[in-house]
Amino acid sequence: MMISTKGRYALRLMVDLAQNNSGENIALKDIAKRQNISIKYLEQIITVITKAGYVISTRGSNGGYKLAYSPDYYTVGMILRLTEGSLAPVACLDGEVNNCERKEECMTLFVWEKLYKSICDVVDNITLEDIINRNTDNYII
Amino acid sequence: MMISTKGRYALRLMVDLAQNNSGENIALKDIAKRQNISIKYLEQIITVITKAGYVISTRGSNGGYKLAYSPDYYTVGMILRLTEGSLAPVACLDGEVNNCERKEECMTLFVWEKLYKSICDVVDNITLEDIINRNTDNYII
DNA sequence: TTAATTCATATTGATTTAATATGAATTAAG
DNA sequence: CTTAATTCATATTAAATCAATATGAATTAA
Repeated sequence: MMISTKGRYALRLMVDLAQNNSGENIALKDIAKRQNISIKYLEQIITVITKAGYVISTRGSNGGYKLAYSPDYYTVGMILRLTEGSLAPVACLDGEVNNCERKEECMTLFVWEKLYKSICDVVDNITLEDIINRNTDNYII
Repeated sequence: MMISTKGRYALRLMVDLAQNNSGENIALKDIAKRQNISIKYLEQIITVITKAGYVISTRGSNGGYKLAYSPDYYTVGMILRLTEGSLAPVACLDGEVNNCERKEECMTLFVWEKLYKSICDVVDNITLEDIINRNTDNYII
């Protein structure tokens, strides 16, 4: 599979926060319970999200998390890139990591570029708000 | 990465066969040399492709492979599905493998469905012929 | 008979995945 | 001032997957 549990769980986590976006702290324990995901695994995932500034964390009793911005700020792409790393379908496409020598002569590169573009077109055009509003028409098929 | 070397090599292998589609047998050794891929790894890959009937193999001296159909018959999707297995971005989407109980209530499922559809739209609309003709305009962006 | 090829199966080392484990630091409430 | 509830930090692990490599049998043209 292309998207691992990390990315899938991260998205569900963020959707859960968006759905409970009252301004109050949401304990990870509650999210874990609602989403039926291991809390310890969620802790790992939300650490990255917190460090990116996407959520605000409060420690101690009555602590928890809340969104740093409104749900329409976050695209699926932002969340997936953060947790999955690059969304490029092949390593050839993220230049920093891999600098393929065959790039110039490669007959298949444009296929991957087109695929990459189409992936980005989807994930960068769906926001958390679209998801909680079940808005499936935001992107023209 | 979403597409492994197996899928990438398979596509290059098939493109190579399409480019050398003279009716003569092409030895895997030569493809390996041209594409700079381990021949032993290519053997594994082409076994699957041969069994699917996509190429015709001839054993023995002067043996080799050739396309079973003309280059416009093969889509990128056909080749990738064969070698990569499903192209679904998340396991939730191939029903046989995974039958998620949360399907009904899952807020994020439509995101993956949309992504899947967009992936298929790309790979199912590029043929080997498009690739060897460097036809990048076959699919409307 | 030989050399060149495909076909078949097993093995391997490295990496990634999907967690689990342990415990420290922080804070509100009583 | 203590306790309970939380986040934060780091390490470990078992299983799976990836990307090959290894060994050798079967086939066939010359």
